[in-house]
Amino acid sequence: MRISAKGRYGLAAMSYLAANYKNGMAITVLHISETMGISKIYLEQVFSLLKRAGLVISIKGSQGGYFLNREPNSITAYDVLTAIEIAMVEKTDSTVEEKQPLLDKAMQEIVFSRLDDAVKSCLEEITLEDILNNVEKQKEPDNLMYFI
Amino acid sequence: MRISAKGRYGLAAMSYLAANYKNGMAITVLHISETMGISKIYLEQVFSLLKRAGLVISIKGSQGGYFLNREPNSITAYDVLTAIEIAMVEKTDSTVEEKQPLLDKAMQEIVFSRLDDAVKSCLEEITLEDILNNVEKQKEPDNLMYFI
DNA sequence: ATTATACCTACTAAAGCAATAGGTATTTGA
DNA sequence: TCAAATACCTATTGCTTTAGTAGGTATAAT
Repeated sequence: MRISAKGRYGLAAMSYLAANYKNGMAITVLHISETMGISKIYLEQVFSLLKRAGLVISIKGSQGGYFLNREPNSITAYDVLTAIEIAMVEKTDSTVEEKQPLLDKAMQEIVFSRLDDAVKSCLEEITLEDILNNVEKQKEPDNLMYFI
Repeated sequence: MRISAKGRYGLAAMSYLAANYKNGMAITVLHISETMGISKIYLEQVFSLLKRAGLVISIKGSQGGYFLNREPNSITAYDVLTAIEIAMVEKTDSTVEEKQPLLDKAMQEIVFSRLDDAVKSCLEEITLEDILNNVEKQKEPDNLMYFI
């Protein structure tokens, strides 16, 4: 059970767009790929998914690029990751289903559905803004830690 | 992000052992593989992992087999799945880490650590007994649904 | 001694993931 | 109007993981 590189790249790229949300400039894939050290061509594919999900807006042509379609505090980690991964907790079609349908159904209901819900509600409570805030917090050397 | 077939097989097999926990008989891999419709040789590998994790006890030789090492209500879905999958929320080593260490750290702390915790606490609350109870519930056609 | 089992290591095939390649379409600006 | 910069598209390659197979050895019961 893992978050793919694509998922990480997507989150990182969206965070970067979020950090530049206010100045209203379009950010290019090339720029992000260089800043992050990610392959440009691969990152393009990630943006294709983000766009399809309506999370970003694109401008073609010279001086074009991407920006967020919504405010950073209204885009969640769940939004980003579901745009990129096929599903959060994915089904493998199990052989068990055929011979032990009751058990298979029980596992689905008691384990996998609940897991799916837990993952969803966890990730839905995390916004791009939360990520940025943490980055800023790390930048301050004179933070609350001093008082402990 | 998916639960592998191995994970499902493991949960199903452990549930089967749980269902036969009281009669104290050793259950063979062959028996489970036939009951569930799973490849025997593959299921053996699953049991190897379950044994390594101390979740089952084995008896070699003729009339041998497996049984649970603890009571069904004290073995959780988390126990079983972590015994089989490498980790619940697995890290991919990201390129982002090198060029954007603060962002990478923020993502880890704000997203992935929390996700890991959420998955863990969800699965830790589910026992084999819970799964069996649901199977039994499905068997009763005269259940509480009638009163709704 | 035979049979039934756990247990072990190596191998194969298929699927999914990460990354690359080589374009076309569109917009800006010189 | 042309060149540059960009998004956007499809196909391909190589790698890693997963699912499943093969062929054994060790051990215990009958």
